[in-house]
Amino acid sequence: MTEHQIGRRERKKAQTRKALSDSAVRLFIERGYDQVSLKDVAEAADVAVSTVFKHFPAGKEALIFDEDADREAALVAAVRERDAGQSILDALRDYLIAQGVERTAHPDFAPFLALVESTPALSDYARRMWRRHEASLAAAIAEETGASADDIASRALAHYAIEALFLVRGDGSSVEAQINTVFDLLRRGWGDLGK
Amino acid sequence: MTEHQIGRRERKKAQTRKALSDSAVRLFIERGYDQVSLKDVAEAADVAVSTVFKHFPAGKEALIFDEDADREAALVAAVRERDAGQSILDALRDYLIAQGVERTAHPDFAPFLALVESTPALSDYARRMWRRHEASLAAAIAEETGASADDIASRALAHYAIEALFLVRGDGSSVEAQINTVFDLLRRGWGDLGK
DNA sequence: CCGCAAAATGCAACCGTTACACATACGGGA
DNA sequence: TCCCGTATGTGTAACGGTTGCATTTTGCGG
Repeated sequence: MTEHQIGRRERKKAQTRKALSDSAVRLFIERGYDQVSLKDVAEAADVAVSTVFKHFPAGKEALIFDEDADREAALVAAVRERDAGQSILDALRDYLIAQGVERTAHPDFAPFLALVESTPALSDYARRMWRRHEASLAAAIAEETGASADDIASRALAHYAIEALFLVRGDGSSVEAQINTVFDLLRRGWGDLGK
Repeated sequence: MTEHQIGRRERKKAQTRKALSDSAVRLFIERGYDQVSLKDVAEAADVAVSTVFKHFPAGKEALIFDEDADREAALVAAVRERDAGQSILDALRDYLIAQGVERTAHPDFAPFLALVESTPALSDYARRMWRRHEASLAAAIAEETGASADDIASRALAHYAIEALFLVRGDGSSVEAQINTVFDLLRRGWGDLGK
């Protein structure tokens, strides 16, 4: 059996991938997303354009969203492995607040967030990334509450909870306060769910 | 003063536009959205590819969404000119139910709806069309309730109400019943709004 | 050292989109 | 009626994103 010792090979692969992602983020922030071509990114990372698609088959937008891997697992886990006595809704709220705060905490992320929010192609892509996991979350909620798999209340909660992340705006109160406000409203409707 | 008598000119323009839209719908349903190129549509309508962009600068997806014109006005009007004594939320619900039922009523629309729902590019586009009016709706709600223009509860309601349209699924109960279920949940949180 | 497979390359082609210069046909005023 | 301005349509060239493929390079294991 082949032990997965990481050799020069996989190291270089990860290295190339990181060079591409870093170059893309830097160039996008510098010149703006639409003003940077894949050729530019490839040259900045000193690889061929074809290589970009080998590493990021999802396309140009995916270049700067590297951490999508286990979002779905974490999302479902937040519901399934919530503290005893905590409602599904509160577990989701805490998870989403943690997600939202995590970004605004590191001040290095500010230009990155500004880039994503000011580029429709990127914010739409981010939305799609989250929505891809919506069905799994809805299924988890439905199962936890004993509802049928396509229960519309479960699907609505899954959708509305995730979309809460995109409702927060920089102006006004903090991320945590805004998410709390939304979930306070949601709780009145869905409060019964999950104990 | 030039009375806007419709002459041969505008008639031919509308004719070309309709030929394009009809050809697109037919071809997309026949072969699938991704298997039809703009060249195919242009040839089916017997025009040049350039002409397609003269009529539909928004691009390929817009070819089959011709009725976007006054959606925003209708949406805002549903809130602003609601019956006395009716809450904002109920007015929105009634409007959205009417929208949802209108489509499923005509059985001719069935393949069209199936096309949109089975093509990510199209359902995303439909979503974006609605979301484009979300800010106006949120502003109207905020003004009606006396909240500040960027009130997050108003923005959340505007967003969640519109998204209710995309939560309904063909299986299970009727469109009306599903939207009612969602709005019954929302009403517990936002019921105070708008009297 | 050799050969296999992964990684990277270069190339060609397609599609959606934009820009532009050109043709055509309609409409309104002289 | 004629003519001119202009809305509409055409053709072409170019660009960027994307895919496929044939080829070369490179690390890995025997």
